[in-house]
Amino acid sequence: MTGIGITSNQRGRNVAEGLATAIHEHRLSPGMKLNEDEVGEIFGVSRTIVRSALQTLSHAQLVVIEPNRGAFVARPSIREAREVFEARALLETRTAHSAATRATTEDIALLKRHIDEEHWAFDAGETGRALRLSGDFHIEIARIANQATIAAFVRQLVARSSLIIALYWRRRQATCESHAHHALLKALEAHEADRAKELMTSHLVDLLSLLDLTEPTDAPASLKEAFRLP
Amino acid sequence: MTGIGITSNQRGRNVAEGLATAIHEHRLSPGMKLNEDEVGEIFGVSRTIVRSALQTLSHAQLVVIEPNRGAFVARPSIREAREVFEARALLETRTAHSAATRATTEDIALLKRHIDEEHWAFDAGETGRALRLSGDFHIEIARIANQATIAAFVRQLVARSSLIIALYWRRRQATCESHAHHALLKALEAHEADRAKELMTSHLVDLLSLLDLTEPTDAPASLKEAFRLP
DNA sequence: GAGGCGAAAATCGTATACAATCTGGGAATA
DNA sequence: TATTCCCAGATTGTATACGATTTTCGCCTC
Repeated sequence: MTGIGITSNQRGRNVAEGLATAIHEHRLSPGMKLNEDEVGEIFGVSRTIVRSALQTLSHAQLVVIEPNRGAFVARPSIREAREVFEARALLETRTAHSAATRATTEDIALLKRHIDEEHWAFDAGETGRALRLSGDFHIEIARIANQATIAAFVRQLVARSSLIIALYWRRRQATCESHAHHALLKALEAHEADRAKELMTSHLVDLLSLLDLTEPTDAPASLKEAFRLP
Repeated sequence: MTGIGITSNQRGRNVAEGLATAIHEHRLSPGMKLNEDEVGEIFGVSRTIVRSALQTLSHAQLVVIEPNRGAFVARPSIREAREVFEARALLETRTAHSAATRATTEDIALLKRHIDEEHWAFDAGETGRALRLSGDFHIEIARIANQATIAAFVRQLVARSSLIIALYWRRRQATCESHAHHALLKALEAHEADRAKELMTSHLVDLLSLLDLTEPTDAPASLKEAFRLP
């Protein structure tokens, strides 16, 4: 469920989702060049489709397209990083509040499974997948809140957060994530809307505070190895 | 300043802006078919560019692309209408608050000119242009708030509001707009952040309450006459 | 060895050709 | 007359060709 905006173009959408998932799982790093021919070869489509996918990703701000130079995985600035988390705090306090009042037992069960899966992935050392799942947890809450418009924004912000984390996350303590998520789940389950709201705020503030917002240094790896091709 | 997301594609961007402005000014109505060849002929570009522009607009949710059927100006549902205004209330209370604390005298002067222009357009019977300008007022406030991320969302929501108004606005009393804007301006000028916040909220609630949220009936007109071609 | 120059290679931007799909209307049938 | 079927025309989906621009890299000069 690596949600990207609506593309009629089914094949383009597939390529966009493939690239987006790779970004979420940190197999593609910020700044990496996305060569049109190369991407086309990997997904078995022509450049027409690739361009459509890259345009989609650029609208989601996961990719930056430089005229006549090509597409690159975005490298959010420090400023952008703060803004994204501020916007998330604004939107997700709302989704958390609303989700707490609306969550059904099925919703809660789903979220529980989600957290478990996140835990397994983390314990199995699949940090990329764990990271993506932890983002999906937030997206799931937005979905439960039943506000498609806000949910779409949250999806985009979560996706961008993944890039921000790739760039600025230096300490290694990913466990705190799932503790916060667990607390949030409890509040949702008990329909304690105000508590959910506050837990969400502090969770996001926490995340931001754990970032090392100084100039990043980065050496983009190769595109092909992100998709395990020779 | 009919802002649309970043397309590297300069020509595609121009077409997207042209179409978006036409939508904002209600020259293109919800549901209207946007034939690729026809749009291409109007703007003097090939279908490649048109498709890129349509994709851009579909990401902004101004256009809906139905696979193998083509692109249509979006027809937001009643549900969507409420959601858009709710999201606007959430985001724009923030931008209003922030803008009130940050607005410089130049910002205020700019906003004043904006309101004046809106008035002139309205008095001159150019309701389309007046409508677009009144949306731009909100976008300008978001810009002053100096939060690019939130501002981008507001831009998108304002654009969608224009479609919602086209579909659901039936009573004719567009003057209230500029009164509310004037009051808002005063609060911004006096740096009364909380007051600006509340004025913005009530302004948006007002707007929503003036809509006739019942099933719309609409007969899309022709594409060419929107651009005054024979 | 550093720096500048220029041609070749790589890559992107756009138009266009052709295939796939949809649409509308008329003929055949009940 | 109403309904179904089918085909021609229109329209979108995708690949590819070609021009424009950028990048690379060998070569020359200092």
